[in-house]
Amino acid sequence: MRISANVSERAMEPPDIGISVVILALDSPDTSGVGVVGETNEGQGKGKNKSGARPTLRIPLVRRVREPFLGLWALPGSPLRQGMSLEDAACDALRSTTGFDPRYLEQLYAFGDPGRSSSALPMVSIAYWALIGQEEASHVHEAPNVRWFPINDLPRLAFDHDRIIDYAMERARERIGTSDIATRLVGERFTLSQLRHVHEAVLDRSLNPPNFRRSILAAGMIEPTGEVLAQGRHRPASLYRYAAPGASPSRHGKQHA
Amino acid sequence: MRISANVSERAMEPPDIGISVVILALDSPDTSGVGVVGETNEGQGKGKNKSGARPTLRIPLVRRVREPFLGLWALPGSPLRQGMSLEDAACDALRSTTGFDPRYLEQLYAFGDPGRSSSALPMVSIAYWALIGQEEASHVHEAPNVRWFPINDLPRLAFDHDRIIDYAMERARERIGTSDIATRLVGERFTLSQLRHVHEAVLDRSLNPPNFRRSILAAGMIEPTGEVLAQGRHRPASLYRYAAPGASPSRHGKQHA
DNA sequence: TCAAAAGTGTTACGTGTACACCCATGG
DNA sequence: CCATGGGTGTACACGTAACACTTTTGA
Repeated sequence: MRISANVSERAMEPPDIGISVVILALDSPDTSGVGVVGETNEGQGKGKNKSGARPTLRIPLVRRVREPFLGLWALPGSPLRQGMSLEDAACDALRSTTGFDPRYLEQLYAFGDPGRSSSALPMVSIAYWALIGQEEASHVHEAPNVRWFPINDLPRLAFDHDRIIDYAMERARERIGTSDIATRLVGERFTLSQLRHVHEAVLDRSLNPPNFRRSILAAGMIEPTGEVLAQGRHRPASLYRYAAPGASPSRHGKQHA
Repeated sequence: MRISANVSERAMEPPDIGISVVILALDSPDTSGVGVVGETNEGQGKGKNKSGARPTLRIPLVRRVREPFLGLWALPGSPLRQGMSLEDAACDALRSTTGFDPRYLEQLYAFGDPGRSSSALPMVSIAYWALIGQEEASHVHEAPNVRWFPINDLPRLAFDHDRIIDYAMERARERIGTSDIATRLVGERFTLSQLRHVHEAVLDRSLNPPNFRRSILAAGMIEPTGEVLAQGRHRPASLYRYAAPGASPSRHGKQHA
């Protein structure tokens, strides 16, 4: 907050400042079935890991076309210009990389060690993380020098971007228990299984289906649409939607009778 | 992370960037052993509020000597110059305001809305919060244009610094359950009552003494020194110290026998 | 009729909280 | 002796995890 500095004399240039964004989206294993990128169908252990159709998280990276770290992959970014808010710059980077607007956007951390980039150029980078909806994500056509990678199989990254991604995943795991970020990743309507698969993808562990059902319904953030979705040779699942906060009529215990 | 920007052409000046620090310290009611200050024993409801000598948190503010917000109080700050890490700049601001080094320092958030300062100068401010030990804090002699305020009785603040302080307190309340920040505020050796008073000051509520004792000891972060401290006409209290992580011999359940 | 996922019910367990009670000390 | 805070024991509420069990569908 610069208590005493003369702006007119720029004897000491301030460091350059930019935005980096960790963008997360689900790959779409079953929606609109067709053009799913990377159909390796890894693992498929039948009983233990009962993630029958657990989607995986993917993240878009940009190949660097100049030094430093030429040729390596980096987080999408944008310089910060006057008159832009930090969120504006993060959205810019997101749109120019993916073509979409974020369903969720939150600041992560400001990275500023002078030695973090191998070159000498001083740089402060303010990192954000963002979520893209599944519908949008299913329509990505990869631009040159942009590629979507599964979160568990990343290439070598420029700068300290691997650290930033780790931090973003940590934050996502913190948030998914109390926020509605899972509903930002799936579509507007979803079964509890689909929602659970999202939680499992973020947490990278299996969840007990009955307990997940109870806890997620008790949170009161979602409500049934009345529709059902038949997905296989088993009982069809009810569809749910995100319930706008404060507008849920079916709460438990607050209404007097 | 500025993917494509020509540093040599500075057609668009990047915004100015600075550091703000929320510095917290305990006022020292009883250190230097003898005369326990503030023996008012307020309330003295026998069982209810037994916060006999709860210390209060204090924060140093700097009076602004120029526009905008001339005359109001603001967080200590520092511009960020080349070659400095963000932590360096935060420490600089802390030292130049208080004369001490921090016992704890953590980044809070980067504030960057262009309209947040009432003037038009664009500014990104990276906020930190820091803790000062009780011994150091007891030796402060207030510098001109610097004053320590109790956290619950702050003056009108410049910029959005009230928001930043709220955010710092929120973060402190999050951390005090899992981190050792309470031991950074008190001296090297302390009784469980003193440590509990710190927790109560941060959380702004009373804690049950027996339960606090059990939970804090179960966490394994502190260990008894073997000494006791007589503080009044009652049973003396054991003194404890911070236990270096991994070096605590008296854990429960991990050693085989 | 059978496999598989949807959905319900119940129990076990750890954690936090409240509170009764004993201990040690100075006045 | 007694008020006061240090320190121990214990019971209860509550949220989470685990798992047995029923329901509903397609093959």
